[in-house]
Amino acid sequence: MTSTSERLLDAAQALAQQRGFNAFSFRDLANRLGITNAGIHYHFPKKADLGRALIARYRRNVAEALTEVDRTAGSATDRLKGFIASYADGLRKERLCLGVMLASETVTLPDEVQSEVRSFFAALEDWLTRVLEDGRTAGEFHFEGAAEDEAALVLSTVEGAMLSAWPLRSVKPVQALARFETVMQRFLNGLAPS
Amino acid sequence: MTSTSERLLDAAQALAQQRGFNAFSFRDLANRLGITNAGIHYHFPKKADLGRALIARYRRNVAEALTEVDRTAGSATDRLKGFIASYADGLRKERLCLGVMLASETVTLPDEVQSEVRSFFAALEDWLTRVLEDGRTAGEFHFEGAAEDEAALVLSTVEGAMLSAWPLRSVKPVQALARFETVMQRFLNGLAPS
DNA sequence: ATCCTTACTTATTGATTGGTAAGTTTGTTG
DNA sequence: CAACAAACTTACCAATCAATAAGTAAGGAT
Repeated sequence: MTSTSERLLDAAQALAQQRGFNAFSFRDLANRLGITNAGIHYHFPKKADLGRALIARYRRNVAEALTEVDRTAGSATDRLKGFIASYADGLRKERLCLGVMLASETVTLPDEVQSEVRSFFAALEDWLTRVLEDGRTAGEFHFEGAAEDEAALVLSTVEGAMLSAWPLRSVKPVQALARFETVMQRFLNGLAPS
Repeated sequence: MTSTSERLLDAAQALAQQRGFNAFSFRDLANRLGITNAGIHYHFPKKADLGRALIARYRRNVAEALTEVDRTAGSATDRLKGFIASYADGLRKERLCLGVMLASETVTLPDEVQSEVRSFFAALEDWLTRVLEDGRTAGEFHFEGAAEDEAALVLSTVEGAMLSAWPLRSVKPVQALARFETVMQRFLNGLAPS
């Protein structure tokens, strides 16, 4: 049903989120699809092309998911919790956020991929800024200063919480998830005291 | 003066913090020292040995630096700021925290290195827990619940702040540092309102 | 029937990887 | 002076990497 390109991107995303973009080969990818590594080059001539397509699609998918959160969530608090829940989901699937992974690999990535990564984070921050502003005017959130700055803090915290749970995941998956959720709950308490 | 082993670890650490542990080769390392790649194997038979020595020494150095912070800082707030400042220093030197880098590479790392990474983070959290407890009893910090949980939040935030500034660093170094400091300042405001 | 495009495979390339074996230089010790 | 270990070098190795060239099977269009 789904095209080979799409299935390649699915497999590449899984590998990139688990091992990193530089840590999987065309062979790894080809084996998962049951084709030869040369076949990949037909769809993505260079690995940089694959990387660019990968993060571009990821950005679109995340944007879609956040729009869906906007549609279904009743409050700014729910929207923010929906955002955080998607990270927890990744952890459950043994997948690091692709943005986090590529951010750490930044130095070794092709320029075109690097700039896509930056755009991805910028998009997340824009969305978070809107949520935080909405939440503040609604009296749900309490913070001082620009919502942009608070959005940067939210993003930093959720990324950091995921990353610091990541090494724990391989040995104690349940504990890693619990840790992530404890940290985020604590953060939310500061933003929206009950 | 300094032994070759030590200089190897210095160079390896710089490479690992900039590019990642899997993204530098024995050749890269050898070239920086002006020796051949085979010469490295004399000091560190396998790359895993190098990795283990690398993070073990890093952990010792960080522990020493934190003891020095304890010695010189006047208050818990100063100690915490000293901790955060060391991350900002890394950013200035174009170096990601080694723990953060290795955390993201966890899946592809030898087991022995993985467990060292976990111990490193555990040590940081222990130190942070003490600082937070001291600060709370001194009336400097305000938070509810266990200090361990708050320490996990602090660590997550500072790691995440560094990581999210990292992709920005290659294109706008000054802005990356400013972003990091804004995020951490905002975090400190929540912990120790003035 | 022929041509062309799509979607691959087979086979191979040159570069790079971590790692090894064997030799060489240098300084120390008996 | 002889023996020896420390600290390398030279010269490899097999494996793996992304990438390329050339061929091929299948299907649609003319």
